[in-house]
Amino acid sequence: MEQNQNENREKLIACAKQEFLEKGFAKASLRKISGDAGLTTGAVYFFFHDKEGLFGAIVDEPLSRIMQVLQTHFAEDAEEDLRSYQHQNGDHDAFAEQLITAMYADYDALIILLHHAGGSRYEGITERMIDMLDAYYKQLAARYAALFTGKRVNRYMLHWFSHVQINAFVHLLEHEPDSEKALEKIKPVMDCLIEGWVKYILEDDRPAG
Amino acid sequence: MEQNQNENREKLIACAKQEFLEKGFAKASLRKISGDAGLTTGAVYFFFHDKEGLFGAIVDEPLSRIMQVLQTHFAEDAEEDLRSYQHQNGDHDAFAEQLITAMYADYDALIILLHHAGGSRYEGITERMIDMLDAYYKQLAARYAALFTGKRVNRYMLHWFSHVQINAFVHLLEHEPDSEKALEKIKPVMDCLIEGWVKYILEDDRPAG
Amino acid sequence: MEQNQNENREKLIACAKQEFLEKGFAKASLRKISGDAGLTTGAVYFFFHDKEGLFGAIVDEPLSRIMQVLQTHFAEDAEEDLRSYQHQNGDHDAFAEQLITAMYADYDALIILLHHAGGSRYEGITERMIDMLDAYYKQLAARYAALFTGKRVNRYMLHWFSHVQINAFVHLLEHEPDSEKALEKIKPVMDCLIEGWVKYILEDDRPAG
Amino acid sequence: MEQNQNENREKLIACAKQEFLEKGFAKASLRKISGDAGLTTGAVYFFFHDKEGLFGAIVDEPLSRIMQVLQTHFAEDAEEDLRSYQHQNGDHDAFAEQLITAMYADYDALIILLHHAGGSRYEGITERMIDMLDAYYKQLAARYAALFTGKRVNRYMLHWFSHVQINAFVHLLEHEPDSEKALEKIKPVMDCLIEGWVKYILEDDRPAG
DNA sequence: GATGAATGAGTGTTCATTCAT
DNA sequence: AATGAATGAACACTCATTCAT
Repeated sequence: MEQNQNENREKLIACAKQEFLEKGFAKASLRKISGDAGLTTGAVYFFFHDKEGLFGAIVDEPLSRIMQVLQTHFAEDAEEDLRSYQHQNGDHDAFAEQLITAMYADYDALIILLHHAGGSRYEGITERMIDMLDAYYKQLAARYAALFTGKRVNRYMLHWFSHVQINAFVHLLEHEPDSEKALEKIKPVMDCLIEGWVKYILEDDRPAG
Repeated sequence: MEQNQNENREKLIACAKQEFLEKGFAKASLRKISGDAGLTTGAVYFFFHDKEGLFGAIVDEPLSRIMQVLQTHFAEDAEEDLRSYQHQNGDHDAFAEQLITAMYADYDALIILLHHAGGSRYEGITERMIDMLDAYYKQLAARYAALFTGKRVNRYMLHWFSHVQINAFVHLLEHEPDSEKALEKIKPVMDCLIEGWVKYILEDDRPAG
Repeated sequence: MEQNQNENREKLIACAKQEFLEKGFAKASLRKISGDAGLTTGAVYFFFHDKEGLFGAIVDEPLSRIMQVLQTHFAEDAEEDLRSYQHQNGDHDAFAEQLITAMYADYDALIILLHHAGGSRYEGITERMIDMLDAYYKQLAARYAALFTGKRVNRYMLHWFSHVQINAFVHLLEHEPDSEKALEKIKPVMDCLIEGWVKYILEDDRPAG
Repeated sequence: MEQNQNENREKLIACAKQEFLEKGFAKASLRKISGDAGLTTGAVYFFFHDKEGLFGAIVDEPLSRIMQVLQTHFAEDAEEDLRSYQHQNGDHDAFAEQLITAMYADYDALIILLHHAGGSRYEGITERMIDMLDAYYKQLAARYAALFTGKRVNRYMLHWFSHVQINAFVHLLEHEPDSEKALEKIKPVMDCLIEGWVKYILEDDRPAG
């Protein structure tokens, strides 16, 4: 009865998505989920071991798809010519497109991961992504600063740009459910951020007060 | 024993801050809070009527201080000369300073309000602030667009800027506990945002695809 | 400040009547009562010692007024000529009038006593009255039975008549708030009951199955 | 272990009957009930969903048995020849027998329903039955009044007879636990009530003062 | 004469989890 | 593969009552 097994597994996942969207991880009720699926809580424990396992079954794949895109981007980008950073629109566009594709592949799951993970092990995932981006930018910015004398990296601005960049995509996801329109909308945002990054990431190299 | 009365009330508030910071509104336990304060749950109900009342006792004053600053800012700003918007640094600095002062007056309370209000009536307060700012920017941007022909407001960018601006302060609060340093750090952020706003808030007035 | 004392005492009693009427003794809240009176629970304890004391302050006087009427009636009636029991309308009318006057002197209090005493020491007061009446009728019926041969008292009917008679007045109180109209309405009820009593209180004196 | 399942369910119901009899619905403690049954409160929620569900499990079936008898009686009786109403003893006896059978099928449950339902959705069930009977008698009495000139229905007496009739059975249940003896005891009561109804339900058709 | 503070025991209810079957 | 039964700990909240002041 392989079909039946998967059917019930999928039914549980579908109902769980609904419930997690409505109540968030912590307040979601396994009884409600399994009841909606025509099953009992025991079924959840059979398929997913526990509540977090069920959450992971929804959220793990979308998450790793995104992590993949980010890491690939970091690897490629490392070799860029920084003097023309801002003008390599093609690269940035390709990155944005890949990220958006990854994000919109399972829309609900990503909304759940980013906004309804409170209480689960995935809580704070956005911050962890920001930290990854921050680490990458730190090294990029160091190379950038080396091109100028009398300039140094503004650590706070660096982190803030990572924050804003990640959240630009999160914000997009929330406000534009259609992935093609999302791609259009993110363009000026990306342009604005790149321009800002280039201009504001460095500060005069005077001793801090 | 007036002292004693206030002592216990304040003790409850102090322990509640701790608990709300750790667990958030929804998962915070009144028994833990009152136990930590050396009292019983009944004491909470005597002083604050219920869980939300206790939360409000922590969070209401900081919140209204901030609302005050925002509304004052909106009122003043309405008369600005838009042609020199970007260069009126004094105004923006004053606004930032007032806002930061308001925000840092009760640091923990604001962190709780912004990040640990889930389940309370204050949930989504950041979004409500963004909507306020968005409404204000909408009208400002309309006046701005009227100065140019062939340009119109990009609604998405407008909302995104509101989002980023509010979150710039939230981000600051999270990452810089010292209010004076916070004021230094927010400056380039504000500059960057104003420059971006002026440049990216309008788009070419072609019919949308 | 004697005036003030009594004022507050009366205010408490008035608010307590309201609350007992709405919720009954058990579910009534002293906090609600004293709050409505502009006082605190402590005031209740000062004036009435405890919740039952407050209830008693409302209910004791009306109760003893009624007890008085009943006992007087029992005493007088003991000497009646049973052969003309049914036709002494004047006596029955006078009794009904006295009882109704006593009952309607503090309408709300009596409603509370009879219908909202659950949980208090007064719970089952109606049954206690019925038992009093039953005891009286028992002796009356014995004398009545002695007038006939081959007849004996039907104990069950005897008790049932006591029950119905008491409840006739309770029913009246519930359904007719005006004491004059009540007196009119009770007349045919009394006639019917007396007629029934005379006819059904005795049964043939055969050994019971 | 089907036995075990039902065993615990039945044990809960048995202990609940005890507790409801002693304390009434409102003051009964689920913890006491489940404790007495050797279980935890959760078991109550598994079997009965909530406190009212447990109460309903005890009381619903007896109640509907009685409602059935009443409604059947109303339907049949509607065609009676009113001129001989009083003398159709067979009909009244059959009705009384059916009602008593229904009432005594689950003695404790009915006592609980009639006397210990305060706070539950069944509170006031006796009054609702009286109103049903009253509605039925209203139409019966109208047909009866049409047989006489110069007579009209006394609304108060009509309602009072409904009240007394229903309470005759309630009283019986309270005072006679044996159903066969109950049937004997109710007979003179029924006779008395029918005789009274016929004689006192109409009054002279003079304008009311 | 009355308050304000606080208690302690209690309430119904919810939940993730376990486990024999 | 999944159920049905049951747990145990937790929860917010209510209440009559006490008592120093």
